[in-house]
Amino acid sequence: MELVEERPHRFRIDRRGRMRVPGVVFASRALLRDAEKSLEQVVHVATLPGIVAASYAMPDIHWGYGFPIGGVAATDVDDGGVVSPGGVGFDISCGVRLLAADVDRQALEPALPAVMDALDRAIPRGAGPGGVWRSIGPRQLERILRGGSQYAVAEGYGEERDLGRCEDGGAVADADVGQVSERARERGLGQVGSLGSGNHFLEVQQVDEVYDETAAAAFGLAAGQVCVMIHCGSRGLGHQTCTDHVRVMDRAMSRYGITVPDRQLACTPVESPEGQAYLGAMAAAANYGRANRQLLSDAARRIFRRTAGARLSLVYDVSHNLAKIETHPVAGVPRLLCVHRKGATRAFPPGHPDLPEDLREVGQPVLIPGTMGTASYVLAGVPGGDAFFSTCHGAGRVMSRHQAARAIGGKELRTRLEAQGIAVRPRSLRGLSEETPEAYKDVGAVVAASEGAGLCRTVARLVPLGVVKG
DNA sequence: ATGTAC
Repeated sequence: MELVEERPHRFRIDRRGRMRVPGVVFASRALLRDAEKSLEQVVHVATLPGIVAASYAMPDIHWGYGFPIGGVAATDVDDGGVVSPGGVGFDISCGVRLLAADVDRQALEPALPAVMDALDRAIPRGAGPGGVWRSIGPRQLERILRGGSQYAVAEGYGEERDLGRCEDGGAVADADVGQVSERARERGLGQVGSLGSGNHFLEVQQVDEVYDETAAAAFGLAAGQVCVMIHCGSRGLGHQTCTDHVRVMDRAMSRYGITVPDRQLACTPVESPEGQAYLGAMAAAANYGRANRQLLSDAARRIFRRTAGARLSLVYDVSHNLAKIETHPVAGVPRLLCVHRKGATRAFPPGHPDLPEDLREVGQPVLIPGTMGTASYVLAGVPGGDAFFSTCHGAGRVMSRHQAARAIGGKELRTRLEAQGIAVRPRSLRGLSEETPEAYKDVGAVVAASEGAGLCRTVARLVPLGVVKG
């Protein structure tokens, strides 16, 4: 793949063949080692009907279903632009939430083992069923699909203030629950308020370093402060929703005269019945993911209050797998776009009207979950707005699960992490070894490249004190 | 990511 370096951390893939727009890759050469397959996916995405500006890739790009993970693609709704479930990913509205405690590490230290033990008991996780709300009925599920975090807060699982600190105020509008299949609902019923597995986690962290005092203060963060980070998604319900709508679009595509270089890019026009059905179902699944994070936050809050006498306030909740209808200038003219962000985080700049007033001056908090046992980051949106105000979402895998499990045993890894002063509460030792830090890219390099590319600025680095894993 | 396969 020929990459033209336009400036540091920005490479261009020139148009050729059926590409409608160029590819733009924000990265360093080092981060792009072994990225050939995912760069080919960037080229595939550039052929989609209605795509505008460029097919973008973030520094944490890696191979995904059809679209690369770490990809951003916007299509023009009024010009036959398409929506594609593969551009969102299977884990619809997977994302991150950060809560800040009113204690620092030293104050928490004596209570930390008890906090970790309580979290170990209270946080449902791992593959399969289990959740904070494990025995709900179909009507309550529909309320979750419509209301997301708003519904969880209304039921007493949170504070009114939380909703202002959630992307979309805690719920994506226009959820169409009728487009969520019976099978997806069945899978979702028993998993409301659960972490899942893989790289999902709940961590107790401390602010290790602050790079931007003004932004950190606005976000309610200071050096030494204890935080809780939650990384999870929409579980089996989101997965099933993606599966269902990929199948529908795969069959419908030819009726719209659409051909794609890879079947996994199945798509139909945003304004087609299939496109609208997917967006309605996607919004519902996204709300399931939002409620999920709200319920887990509430469980963590209760434990911190009871066990450590500490209060947790929400810094922000942001998704990194979602398509949204947004207005952005294209060649200087405002256009209605369907912005797919898959493994990419929205990062509104300072002054953006959709930000809560107390964050408007500094920009949107962007939460980057690190690999277990390494650092996580808090970033902020910046003026400029490249890639439709998007930035990275985390570290990409470099080792398969199998390779990782072969590289280190779960017991050995647990001992190593505990020796580093990180309390570990895994559900399974096999799952733990699959998530060993060596299996991932260096999240610090990803964040540095994102800042170098002008997509965001680094506000703070967080390091884990305790890890709850699936 | 995912009842790690329909």
